[in-house]
Order: sequence, then structure tokens, then C-alpha cells
Amino acid sequence: MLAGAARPRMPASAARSRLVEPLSGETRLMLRAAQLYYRLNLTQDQVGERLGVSRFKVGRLLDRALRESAVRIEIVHPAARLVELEDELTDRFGLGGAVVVDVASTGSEQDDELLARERVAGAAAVHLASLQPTGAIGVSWGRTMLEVAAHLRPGWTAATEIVQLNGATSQSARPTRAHEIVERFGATSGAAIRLMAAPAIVGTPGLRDALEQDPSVGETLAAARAAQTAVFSMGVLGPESVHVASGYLGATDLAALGEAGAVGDILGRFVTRAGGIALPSLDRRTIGLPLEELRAKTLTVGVVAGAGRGPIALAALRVGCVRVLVTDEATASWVLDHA
Amino acid sequence: MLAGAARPRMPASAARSRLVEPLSGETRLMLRAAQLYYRLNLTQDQVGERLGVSRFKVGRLLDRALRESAVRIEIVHPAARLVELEDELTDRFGLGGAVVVDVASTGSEQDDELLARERVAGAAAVHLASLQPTGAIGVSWGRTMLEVAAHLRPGWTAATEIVQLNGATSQSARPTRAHEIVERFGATSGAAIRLMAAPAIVGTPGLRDALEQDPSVGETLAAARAAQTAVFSMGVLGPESVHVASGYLGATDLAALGEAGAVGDILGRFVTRAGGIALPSLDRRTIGLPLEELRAKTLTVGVVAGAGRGPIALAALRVGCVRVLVTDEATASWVLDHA
DNA sequence: CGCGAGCATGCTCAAATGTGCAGTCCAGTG
DNA sequence: CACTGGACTGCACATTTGAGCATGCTCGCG
Repeated sequence: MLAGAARPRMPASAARSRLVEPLSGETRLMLRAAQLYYRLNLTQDQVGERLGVSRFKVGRLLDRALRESAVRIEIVHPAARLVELEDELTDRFGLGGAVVVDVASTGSEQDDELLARERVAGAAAVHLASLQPTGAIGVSWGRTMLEVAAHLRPGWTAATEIVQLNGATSQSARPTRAHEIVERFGATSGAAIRLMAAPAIVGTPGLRDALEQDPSVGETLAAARAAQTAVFSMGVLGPESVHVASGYLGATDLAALGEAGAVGDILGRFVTRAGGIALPSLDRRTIGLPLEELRAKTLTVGVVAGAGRGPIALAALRVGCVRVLVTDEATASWVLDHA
Repeated sequence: MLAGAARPRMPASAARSRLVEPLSGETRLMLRAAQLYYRLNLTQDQVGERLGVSRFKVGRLLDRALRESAVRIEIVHPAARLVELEDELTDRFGLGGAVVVDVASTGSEQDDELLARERVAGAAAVHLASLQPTGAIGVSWGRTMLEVAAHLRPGWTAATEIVQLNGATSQSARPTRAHEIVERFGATSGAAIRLMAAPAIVGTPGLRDALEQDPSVGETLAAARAAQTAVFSMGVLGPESVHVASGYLGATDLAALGEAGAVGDILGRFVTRAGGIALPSLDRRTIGLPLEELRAKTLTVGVVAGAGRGPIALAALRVGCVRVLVTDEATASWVLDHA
């Protein structure tokens, strides 16, 4: 028998086979290269040797694998998302930096609030230390700032003076504990301290001006102005606000602020979603550093934590008075989603 | 007021903070480096510049990220698994190579069987061509080999002769079509062909010997022995076997084989799970190249596809008569799981 | 207070990798 | 059949990365 007979009857499947590509040899090679290179950590040279191709070809195969995403490089660390949020915040708002912390949920809403404040404050204290601020540092008060103070480690800064940025004295049952905050900032650093002996908000603009001009308050205010660094937290508007608890704001003021679109306060100054002063009449009765002056500082660290703090965080960013933001993941996400 | 006052009363949370590590700055840095390096494709130098650290440190951070698997490199191509199976088969059985094809499931068991055979046969034809066999090529017969033949492309080899490896003539209603296979192998390559004019299995060892010594069969058998390359498929034992359909095996033989632990056949020779001849008495009645001689060849390509072919594939590997295995994913997995 | 172990840092040098370029092959075309 | 454009290959060279090593720093211990 000889070759060359007429083509014999063959199954129809021969034609079909063109449709289902059986995986090209080139792709096979690419995957083998990827396995050897990424899994076994061989060099491209070694891969080439095993596969019988030049190292250049291996390089090109790996390149293709990456471009066609046959190989995926993923950052799987649980904290990666936080770092991403930090970078996005920094970019989007032109910040000098951002710290976003992860807050494990406890199940209880109240516990979450406490935990968030605690973790964020801790991070703020650590970050603050890493920034090595010098000269005078201005600080605000509030529950968050109290936590920040509690987390400061001795010797965290070489700053020479700690200055209270806004009024805080109170006769109410719920004191502001602003002096504790300032004292701890001073005690942990060896810096001198300067308190602001005045309420946060007084009854009339006239009294405000009189107090601010009196040396007892005026000198601190001048120091607050001169400080190149400021650390502050932000408050939300609502019946649970420290300003209400401390007796500065009554129901009337609250209602007016709500109507004016206030979302919270920075150094006792209530601002709207867009970052403007919500109620100028109230602002003129507020004692402490104005926001324009806060904005002018070299380094400002804004600390904000807890559910519902998104709007005031965003407002603060819009005011432009935050150079470094320290917050929790939920707030960071909210801000980026609503910016 | 002065600094240095006794440490004020502070919330208990300060102590708690030691427990919940707020994500160390080093880790943060590592993740930022990973993002910049892997996502943005900066060089380590550029990453270092942005992060304010030396390129050495960046390298070490990335190293750590990889070691702590904060970064995962994954090969996601759907065919990656196949390549992995190929490598594993090659390693585990010391093969010269393996081709594993992916068979999309159709839902119907029968269609799957056909599709698997078709795809595997196609892959075998392509791979065979890439191996560029020369001289004489021995071939077996069967449904799978028929498909392989159908997929051969003209000019696929420069071989000079195609030789049938084992007997196949049949008077039954279901012919073996062995001549079609050999003819197509020849027609697509321009090689001469040599058929084996004898049944696969005859009634007595005496007749087998007589036939093998007669020039009509003997010359082909000698050529089969001399060929340096062989291509063959494997059959399963069971009522649907081609040997039954072609009338070589009766119910008695089938039962005896089953009892002897046969799992299938290679060139008409039935073997056990472990790779031994299942029924020597039957083997002495089988016409064609013995397995020892198949094993001695330079290049042998075994093609096996379809559900339930795992045991015979494994047996063939254990016999050591397969240098290159071409099969489907299911069979490859089965073999590796049961080896 | 001095000492040394352990560790992180940055350096030099070599290895590994990417890039631009020139040569080659091949399919399609006039 | 010659030609041409495009894809692919391997090479020389520049860049990037890794490895080993000396230095300096911290921290605990005597």
C-alpha cells in the first residue's frame, strides 16, 4: 500500500476545531514563564533556559502577561485600603498628609463611637510626634482633644509653648476640661502652657471684644496667633454637642444654627457644609482664633472621629484650615464620596 | 500658669491603646511603597524620593511586603491551571512533556465525551506537529486516533513512513477504520504507509505467532519495531470498548479481564492499575508491538480523553511507555490525585 | 557608665532587567 | 517575481534591582 490516497472520509469535527481555539502555544509558554518567574522566583535567564527561549523573549512574555492581566499583582494587606484613602485625601484636598485609622466594629454604636475616638486620637498623638513640631503649638479642646492629650508620650516634641486656641471656661455641670488638655500637652513635652481664661461663646459681640482686648485673654490670643502649629478637633452640631453640654448654646441658638445650615464647629466657630461661617452674629460672640488665622498657619492638624462627623470634616477641608487630617475610615470614605 | 504640673487625671483609654496597635508607621510606609511601586510602576528610586527614604529602604520594604504576603502575585489566566497540571505530570512521571486541554462542559455527558476527544485530539495533532518527528512513525487505532488523524494539517511532518503498530482488521459490523487513520497520517505528510493486515486479537497463541511470522504481518511489525516515534491512544475496559464492538472480545474475555484487574488497553494489550499485563494468556493472542518495545522508543505520544480514562492513563504512565501525554483536565487531575 | 549584641542604614559592586535598534522572516500586493 | 510593511528576534547598552558588608545606633546588661 502506498501513500497519497484520496483524502479519506473523516469526522466533521475537524472543521469545528477551528472555532474552539485549543490555547495557543504562545499563551502556554507565557503562562509557563509566569509560573517559573513569579512562583518559583527564577530569573528570566533561568526561565529562558528551561523553556528554550532567549531571556528577551521571556521578558516580553512576562510583559504581555502583565499587560493582558494574566498575572495580577494585588495588595492584600487589610490596611491597604486605609493607605489608599490617605493618599486620596491628600491629593484631593492638597493636604500635607492624612492618617486614616481602621476601627474595628464592636456591634454597639456607642462603643464604636468611643473606640473610634480612642484609636484616632492615639494615631493623632503618634503622628503629631512624628511631625516634630517646634515653637509654639496651639490646641483646641473637646472630648477628642482630651483623648489626644492622653495618648501623648513624654518627650514627643521639643516645642516651647502650648497655647489654648479658643475660649473654654465654663460654670456648667459638665466642664470642658480644657485646662487638663493643655496641661498634659505641656507636661509631656516640658513646654510652657498658656490657657485662655474666657468662655467659648459670650452673650454679645461687645463683651467678646472687651475680653479679647483684656490682657488676660488678649495675650493668649496673641500667642495663639503667633503659633506656627495648631492641633484641633471638630464638633458636630446637635443636642449632644459639647457646646450644649457646657452651657454655651441654648435651644434657640441650636435652632438658628440648624436653620443656617451649620454642620459643626471648628474652634467654636460653626460652619456650613460649604465651609462658610454659618451664623456671623454668633461668630462675633465667639472667643478665640478666627478661622482665617488658623488657615494661615504652617502646620495644622485636624482630628475628627466617629459616625456623623463626615460633614464637619468635609467643611473643615473646604475652609482650608486643615493641613493634616487624622480620622477614621468611615469618615474618610464619606468625605471622599461627598466631595 | 506653668508647665510641669502633676500628671492630670486622664481617661483610662490611654492604657488600652497599647493593646490595639494602630498600624505602625513602618507598615503604613510599606503599603505606600507597594502602591507606588506595583500600582503606579514607579522605580524604587522614585518611590524613595516620594516617601523620603532611600531606595535601599524601599527595596527592603517591598521585600517585607512580599514575604509577609501583603502583596500577592497571582496568575489568573483561566488556562494557568492547565499549565500547572502539565508541569506536575511532567515532573511526577519524568515525561518529556505533557499537554492538558480544557474541555468546556456542555451539560450532556455524551457530548462532553465527544468534545473532550475532539479537543484533545486536536491538541495532540498540533503538538505532534511541533515535535517535528522524523523517520518512521508508528500509530495505533481507535476513535481517538481517528480524531487525531482528522486534525493533522498537510505538511505537519517530514517523516518518511507511517506504520500501523497493532492489528485491526475486522469482519464485524463496526470496522476499526484503522486504514483511514494510517492513510490520513500518510496523506498529510507525504510519507509511505504500512498497514498491519491482521486482527487485533486472535484465538490462539499459535495463530498469533504464525501471523506475526508471515511476511504480510511480519514486515509491518519489523517496521513498527524500528520506528523511533509512536503515537497511540488508550482504551477503557467495558462493554463500550472498541474491542468489543469490533468483535475481538467476547463476554467471557471481558469477565476474565475484569477479574484480573484490567483497567484498559494500550495497543490492544490490557493492563492492570499497576501497569502489568492483566491476562498473559490473552496477551499471547494479541498481535502487534509489545509494550516493552513501545517503551524503548525515543518518542512516544499517548493520547487519552474522556471521563473514566484516568485509570488507564495512570497505568500507561506506570508502564513507562508514555514520553508525552496529551489529555484533558479531568483525566490529568485524576491521575495526579491517584498517583 | 561602659560594653556588646542586635538591628537598621546606606554603600559598593554585581546581577537582573528594560529599551532602542538593526537584522530577518513572511504574508500580502502590485 | 520583486517589493514592502509589519511582526518578531537577538543584541548592546542603560537602568534598575539585589547581595554582602561596614558603619552607627539603640538598648539592655553588667
